[in-house]
Formats: sequence, structure tokens, C-alpha cells
Amino acid sequence: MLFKLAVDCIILAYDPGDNQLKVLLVQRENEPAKGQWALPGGFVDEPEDFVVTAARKLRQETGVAVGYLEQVHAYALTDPTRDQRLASVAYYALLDLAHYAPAADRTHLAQWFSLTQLPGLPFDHGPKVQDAWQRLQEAARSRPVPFYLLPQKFPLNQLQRFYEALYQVPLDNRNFRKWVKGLPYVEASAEMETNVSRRPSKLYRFSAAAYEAFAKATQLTPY
Amino acid sequence: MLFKLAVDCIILAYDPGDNQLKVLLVQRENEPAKGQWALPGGFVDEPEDFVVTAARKLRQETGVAVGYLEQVHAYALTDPTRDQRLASVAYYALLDLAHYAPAADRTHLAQWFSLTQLPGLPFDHGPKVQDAWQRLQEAARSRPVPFYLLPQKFPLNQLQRFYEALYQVPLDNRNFRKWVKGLPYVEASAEMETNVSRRPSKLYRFSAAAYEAFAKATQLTPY
DNA sequence: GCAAAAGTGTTCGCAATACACCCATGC
DNA sequence: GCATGGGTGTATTGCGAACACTTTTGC
Repeated sequence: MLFKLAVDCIILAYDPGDNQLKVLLVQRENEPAKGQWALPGGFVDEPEDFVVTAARKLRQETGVAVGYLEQVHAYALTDPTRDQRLASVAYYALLDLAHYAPAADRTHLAQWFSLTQLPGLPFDHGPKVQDAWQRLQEAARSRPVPFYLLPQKFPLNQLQRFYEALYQVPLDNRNFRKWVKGLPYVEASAEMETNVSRRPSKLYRFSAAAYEAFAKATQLTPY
Repeated sequence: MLFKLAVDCIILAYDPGDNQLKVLLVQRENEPAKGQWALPGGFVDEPEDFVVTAARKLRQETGVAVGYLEQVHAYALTDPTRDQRLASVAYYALLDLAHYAPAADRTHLAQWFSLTQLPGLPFDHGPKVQDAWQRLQEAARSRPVPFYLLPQKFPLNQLQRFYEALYQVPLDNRNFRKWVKGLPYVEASAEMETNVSRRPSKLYRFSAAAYEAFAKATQLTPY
């Protein structure tokens, strides 16, 4: 039994405008479900690893070399209206929204949607987005994922709002800042915000080198 | 481009004899790599979800209805000696070793190997086993996986030795017991070990109902 | 009585939680 | 001067970590 293999991309970004996690959806240009909002992706048509296929699809949709790409799950598509055996492998990608630069001729076909207010999605794209979100939540407990979704320099409160959006819980500002200041890999920069009509915030940055050292030193606790 | 799709099963069990995690390998009956120890599995040849295929392969190899089956990863097989496009989806399965009952005509073809002393495996089966082990370690932090690998009634010290094998670290007996006794879903039974030439241990059991209640009540901590 | 593993308590330090007010800027 | 979000400290509590000896059984 032979399968056509598709790759679905769950492209995630954090929108500082409304403090929400967003997913990029495209309007399908072909049947089935033509015209509906759905996950970008396509068939694997090169003899290459799926992650390479996903990275290419992604570059086409976003115009950006992706920083973080991770497999979520492989799905057998059991939709009986499809006449072929299909399987799909889902990847989620993390993006700094500010770097999003779609090909100009595709702009009208792609749009960001809040994870909390998704439209109805065709096929099993809805559950796939949820699966990706959950994987991202788990990944963030052991890897520095927030920094792929934020600008290089960011205020601490933006980082807090990101965590609040990721886990959908409110966090205490003082405790959060105390926690972050204990992380050796989040460094204060000399820069401040400018042109804001309030007290300007200090900008912080992620240090990959410090993170590597920290990760190496940190032992797994068994339970 | 069309693919043949295979399912690989990483069948894991805990051996109380030597306190080691074991994986079930089979001797390949066909080329390529005929005669070598490798992961059981096979091609997806029914229009069904992969997990169903995996469960069937598993039942054929172990004679047991599996308690726990989880997808690890989907792999594109890039081995150039293979003449077809192949992809495989790996699942790990958890088994109580005492229930392992292979079909009699297959016994000589299957054997348990310690995760820490694996033979050289063909294709990418070595990395797949490692990936599965790591996924199991992660799953055990948020789900009650140990109880799929232990007998229904077990002494606490066996549970401790399981954790030591899973994470490859020694644990302090008093702290471990204190921790377990704080878990509402591990209950003491009235039974004791018998016929052991030492102080008999009390047997404990896992309560799925208590676990559900506990899991519902436990909030996620965000970071 | 000896071998072998089961079982038991206390202290310490750190990290998570709860909680409310002052500060710097643009307009 | 006021609106807006940035920034700060302390007390409490619970949990993980370190650490050594007694108990029960079969032989």
C-alpha cells in the first residue's frame, strides 16, 4: 500500500499587539476545501527528510529562514472523501512576527489567527494546531523556545505576557521577574525602550552561550 | 511521489531480575539485514491509523494486548541502498514483562535486550530506540507510565528501582518513599510478598480513579 | 545468628507563592 | 498633573536533598 505524504506547518508567532499566540493560516487555492482557511503545507515531492520539506514550505509562506522547527506528530488521514491513501507529518515553527515577510503576491492569502479564536478548520487541522500548542508548552519547560518568538531585545514584561499567552494563566509580576533574573541566560542590555508614553523599560536579550553552559550544568531530576 | 510506510515498534519492559529496562528485538527473517536483531514492525497495509497498525504488529510479536502505545516520531528513510521511498513511524509500547507471551513458533526469533547494552542495530533503529527512551522519560514526568511496566501489585522498592533504571540515577530510598506516599494514586494493598528469604515487602497498587482525580485537580505550573 | 533487603525521621536550604505600592515617561 | 505601564521587597510555606540505623524474614 502506497501513500502520498504531506507536510503541514503550524507556524506560530507571538503578537505583542494583543498579547496572543498566533498561527498563520492560508486560504486554500485548490479543492478540497478550496477557499477555506487551513494550515500551509504540501506534498513531499523530494527525496529528503520531512523537516527539510517543512522548512522549504515555510520559507515559501513566510519569506523567513525559520529559527525553530520541530515535529509534532504523524497522522494518517482517514477522511473517506479523499480518494488516495494520505498521511501527513505536522511540524510547528516558531517565528518572530516582526520578521514575517511573505512573498508580496501571496499576502492576501495568508493571515494570522489567535490560537484562542480559531475559525473552523478543514480536515483535522484544528486538532493539529492544538497538538502543536501542547508540544510547544512542553518544549518551553526544557528548552528556550520563547526567544524564537520574541525580538532579539525585549522587555521582561513582554516575556511575561508571552508566558501568560502560552499557558493561558496570569502570572505575578514580581515573582516572574525574580525568576527570570535567576536565569543566567537572560541578560540585561544597556538599551531602553524609547518613545513610549510611560516609563521606558529596560531591554533584555537571550544569550545562547550562557544557555548552553546552563543546560549542560543542569542535571535532570528523575521525578 | 509515493511512499511505502512502515511502523516500527519499540517494545519496552522492565525486568525486575536485573533491574533494567529492556527492549524486544526480533531476528530479521528477510533481506535487507536478514538475521540481524532489529525492531519489530512492518508495512502499513490497511487503511487505518498507524497506531492501530502498531497495536496489531505488537500483538503478533508479544501475544499481549498492549496497555500503552505512543507515537515517537516519523522518520524518512534516506538509506540509499533502499530502492523505494520509505518512511516509518515509530511507536513505543509499554508492557508488563510477566504478561509477555509470544506465539510459540516465534519464541526463538525474539529476545529482550537491555537498553544499556544494545547490540548494533541495522538502519536507524539504534537512534529510534534512544528517541523512544527519551520520550518515555519525558512522559513519566506527567503521566503514570511506570504502572504499565510493573505488575499490578508491586513493592515500593521495585518502583524505585524502575525509576533508577529509567533515568539512570540512584535515588535515596527514604526520600523516594516519602515522595510516593504523597501520591494519592499509589495505594497500599493488604497483601505482602511471600516466600522471600528476607523481610517481606508490602504490595502497592496504582489507582486509575485516584489518578484521574489527581490529574484534574493538579494545575499546570507555567514555568 | 547471619545474610538480605524492607522500612523509618529529621534537618536544611531553596524555590514557589502571596501580596501592594512607588516610579518614569509623554502628553 | 494624569494616565500608563515599569519596576521593586518581604514573609511564608512546601518540597527536594542529605543523611544511618533498625526490622523482619528464611536459612
